[in-house]
Amino acid sequence: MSPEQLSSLLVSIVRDLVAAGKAGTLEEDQIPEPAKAPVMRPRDRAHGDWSSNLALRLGSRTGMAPRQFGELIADELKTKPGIEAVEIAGPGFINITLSAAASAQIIDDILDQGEDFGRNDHLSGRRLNLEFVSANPTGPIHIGGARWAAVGDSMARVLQANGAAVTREYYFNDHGTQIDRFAKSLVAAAHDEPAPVDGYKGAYIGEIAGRVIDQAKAEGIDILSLPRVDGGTDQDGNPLGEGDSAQREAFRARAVPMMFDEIKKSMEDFRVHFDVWFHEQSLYDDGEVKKAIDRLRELGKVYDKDGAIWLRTSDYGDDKDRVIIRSNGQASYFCSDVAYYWNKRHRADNPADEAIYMLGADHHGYIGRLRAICQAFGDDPDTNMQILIGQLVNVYKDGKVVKMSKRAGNVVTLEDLVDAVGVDAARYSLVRTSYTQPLEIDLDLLARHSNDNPVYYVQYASARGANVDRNAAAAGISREGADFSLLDLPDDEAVLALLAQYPQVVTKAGNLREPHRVAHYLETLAGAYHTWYAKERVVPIGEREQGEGDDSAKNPSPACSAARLRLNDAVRQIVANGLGLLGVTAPDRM
RNA sequence: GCCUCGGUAGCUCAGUGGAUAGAGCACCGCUCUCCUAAAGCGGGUGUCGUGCGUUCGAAUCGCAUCCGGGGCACCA
Repeated sequence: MSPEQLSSLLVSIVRDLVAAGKAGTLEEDQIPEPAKAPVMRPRDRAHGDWSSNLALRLGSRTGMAPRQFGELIADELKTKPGIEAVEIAGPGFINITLSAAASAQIIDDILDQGEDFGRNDHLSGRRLNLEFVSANPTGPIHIGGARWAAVGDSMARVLQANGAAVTREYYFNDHGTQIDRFAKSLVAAAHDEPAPVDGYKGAYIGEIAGRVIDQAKAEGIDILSLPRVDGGTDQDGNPLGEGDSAQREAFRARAVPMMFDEIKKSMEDFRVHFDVWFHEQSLYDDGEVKKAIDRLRELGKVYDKDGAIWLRTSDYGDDKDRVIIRSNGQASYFCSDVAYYWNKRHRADNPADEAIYMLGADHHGYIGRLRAICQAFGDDPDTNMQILIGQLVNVYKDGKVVKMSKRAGNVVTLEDLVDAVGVDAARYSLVRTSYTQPLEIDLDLLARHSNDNPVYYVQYASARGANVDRNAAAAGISREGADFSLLDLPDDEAVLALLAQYPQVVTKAGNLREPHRVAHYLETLAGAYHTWYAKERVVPIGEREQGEGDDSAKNPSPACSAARLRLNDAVRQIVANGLGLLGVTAPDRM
């Protein structure tokens, strides 16, 4: 019996008590839904297998003492199958002990549902647009971006496990001055000139410039001989505006797609799949900006002042109104945000019910503005938008913080991290802590290929489980005739209780948007499994120790071996399901 | 100044109303003729930053306060 089933049972008992007039002044509409009356695993095993605070919460509503009301519930609960004991403890906890067979029922549930076990449908029908990473295409993905890649992808997996339809989206800022600076920096590097003020200085700039030159040369174009003076035409003969030069445009036109490809490859190699690679420039090319501004004008949310167009964000708690179109006629960055939000909500193929933004702490000042955009369009910022702010990654080397800046060129890249520890360990270490917490990464530790990373502890549970399976097969252990009532040792119960909690973990991780909860759960489960493995055997130890007598832990009967083998199967399934939500593999061997 | 996220064991961190606050690392021991020792077992640590409040019950919720990170452009 699972904690969810116990919750339902308790709530139905309370309903019956109310219907029978035995619950004092408690009204039917005061009874919580089963999902809102969770059954907890007590820390202290003396308090039973599961515990409910229902009587404590409802006691005062009945007009009787919580303990007295609890006794009424307990008397009913005791009559149900699979319930071995019920006690009222402390101020009114209902402590429940299940029979071993009822606890072990979870094994069949897990094995029947396989990789679907733990999935639920409480977000079904909900279309979520999850935007993450969205690093500028002006260089490689650095370690901060790597964190959002790992967390965002796991977030998507967790939300899908809760039934949501998730679109994973990457936003390329390919329209504006960052790209201009990038192109200028490439030209400067190509001519061995110092990087421009506000330009990018990393060694990778020279490397990219070299690739651009080579690519052009392969097409018979000597890119360095193109005019560097402003104006003129680009390599396709289109006229250039003031402030642009043919050579810079040529570098931009070749380097930016290179960066797109590089970023896409980094993400795919990191097992992070994006459904949509969205280009900021397309908002302008496809008229989305105009549509959004027209709509806001209809709604009376924009106005003209000082030659610029402003959005009335101060109507919604922003400190002041924000410029959308500058007085020089150019769109502000904020303008793109406005049009992009509108696009996400109203695109023809897959409009989102909710736009989720994963932003770094350095962007948190946008929260007010983004919510204002949402409200200006008449949407509800609490249901149509969610902004998740993650703290930054601090990289340590030689005991000191490495200050990272793409422009200064001292970045630690996603590739560096993956090269050092591999995709599994990299993803796991980035996703196992809450993203609301700054993350400290010690490069010296990673360089040592250390096994300290808990990912190996969890993965080893998977490999160990597979090995038990192989050995059982070799020993001819059958899964038939399993007697789950023989799973009655303390370590059996500990593992079974954890298995039963997996659905709660998935639900909570989804509701709170906190995938790291899955990692911590897995570490706990792996710990219980390793202990179980050390104490109990699936394959009997053999004749040698027969003399020691009736040691069922080391020398199980066939019915017990079969039951333990199925428990082992169930653990492997849950470890695989959980690691799957984190995008980490569950190996058969290590 | 305003906004925002943090403050839990020596270190890195879990724990968003439950019972005696947990894990890993680090440190000291022990356990492979016994399904893989990437493991298990034992050994000890806390003013949950501080104060007040809410209630049967607070690390968790509210208020105040101290400390730290980050942010406050017609830049992106």
